[in-house]
Amino acid sequence: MEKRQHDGPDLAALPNRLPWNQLDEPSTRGLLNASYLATLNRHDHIDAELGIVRVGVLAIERALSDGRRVLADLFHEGDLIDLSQSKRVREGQLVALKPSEFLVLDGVRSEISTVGNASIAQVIMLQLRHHLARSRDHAADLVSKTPLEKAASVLFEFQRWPDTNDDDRQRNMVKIPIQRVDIADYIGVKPETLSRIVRQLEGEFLVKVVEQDRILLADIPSLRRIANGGRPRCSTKKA
Amino acid sequence: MEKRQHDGPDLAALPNRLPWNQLDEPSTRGLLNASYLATLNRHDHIDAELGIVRVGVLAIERALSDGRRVLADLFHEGDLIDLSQSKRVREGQLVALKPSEFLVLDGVRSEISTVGNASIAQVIMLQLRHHLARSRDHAADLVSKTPLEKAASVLFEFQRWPDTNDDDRQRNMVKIPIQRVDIADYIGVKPETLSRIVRQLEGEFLVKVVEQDRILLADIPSLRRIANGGRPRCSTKKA
DNA sequence: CGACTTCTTGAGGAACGTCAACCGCAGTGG
DNA sequence: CCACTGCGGTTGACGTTCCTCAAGAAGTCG
Repeated sequence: MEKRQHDGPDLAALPNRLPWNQLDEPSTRGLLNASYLATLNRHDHIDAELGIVRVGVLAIERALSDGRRVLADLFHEGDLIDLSQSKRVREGQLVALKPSEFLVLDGVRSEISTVGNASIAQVIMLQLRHHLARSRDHAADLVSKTPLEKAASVLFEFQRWPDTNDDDRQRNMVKIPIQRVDIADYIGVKPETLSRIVRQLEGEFLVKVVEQDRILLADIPSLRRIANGGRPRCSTKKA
Repeated sequence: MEKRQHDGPDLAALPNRLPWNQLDEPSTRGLLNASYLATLNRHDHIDAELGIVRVGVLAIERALSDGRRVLADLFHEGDLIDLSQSKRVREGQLVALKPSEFLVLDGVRSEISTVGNASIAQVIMLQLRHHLARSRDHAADLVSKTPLEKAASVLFEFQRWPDTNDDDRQRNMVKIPIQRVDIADYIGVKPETLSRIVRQLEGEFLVKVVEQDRILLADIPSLRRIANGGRPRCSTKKA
């Protein structure tokens, strides 16, 4: 892992997307002054409490004592990551799932609490609420859905990621930003099961795997229905 | 559901606990002025974006299309509930799990965004971060743990709730604040399975069910080990 | 006492995790 | 050029687990 200290204002250092490109210049400089950029490869861990994903994908990774691996949350380009209230031991570590750049903001924690910079505080508050909603959504996905339903759900989640470009999005093509094994650890199934699920979806002509990391949603209404709980376990009772 | 409008400052209306009793009087009055108190019974829904639990237990409830019920998050006395960024949770509702009082703050949303009241914004930000960490924790619990591990984990979660009084906490007694069926919907198992799990834990002398809603943690180290992933599925390979 | 709710117990089967082997591909080195 | 290796992903066989369904206990209220 390579650290690069910012010694001056470098406006290009914030992701060029909402909400970061809406900040006024003083706020931007305030953020960047006490920050540094970390360049990460897959499986690199980074010890930070606060930061912004510039490129790539990060995740909160937890290892259970028997070796099972869990991805509690995923972060894409532009996401603010805030682990400040997370007891380190229980929460796990921040890990890169692919080559990434992470802007560490640990130094500006104080700057945010002070009322001086209201626009920054507002942006951060918005991100917090957004991620809270997403995390609850994810929890709801995990609670009682079948692997098939979880898989359909995560497809729609990836569709909303910035990795899917607009052209593809219009064609209902979804860019899969992470590896199968990571998806599996994120939705709580084994890679083998996930593989079988994808084949099943293909067999029912609901999706089409164009490339390894690009999937066409062929029948969105049916997929939506499945993602929303339309494929419970089979009852033993004959219908 | 009964609504009561506050027509004047009523300092007793905020929960008498951290962080609410730390607010200065102007902030408190600012919160209360545009708020109203909702009195709820079990299964009562309430349509609100922002509020504080005064007494009781609320939850974010989502119903899957086939009738499965999911509790995505639990809230106890003193918790701030913020659903402002929840789009998909639109299908999820706030529901009371027992007779409760909920202080609805929808009216003060604007007051918080404005920088005028920094202390309120700070308190809310802290609550957001706290709940975000909890929600990720819960997600990690749900991803790949066995029902036994989930049950052990949720016991420790309830131990941290204010419902467990200090006397009991010292004796490793945990107050179970909600019904079995709600716990089951929260950790994603069937009530039948949960019942069997509890009996199993009792059989191994790890817990003792003193009353229906009070459980003694008899062997905390072992329970901690289980909650942290010490009871994976059995391998088919002979040890 | 019945009517209701909540929780428990029991039996049976589908599902998903476990393990093992295989495939395709990329990089490496002889 | 081909063997070798490593990695990510897939396929297949098998067995435990936990869901499903149904019925019984236990507690509460009229």
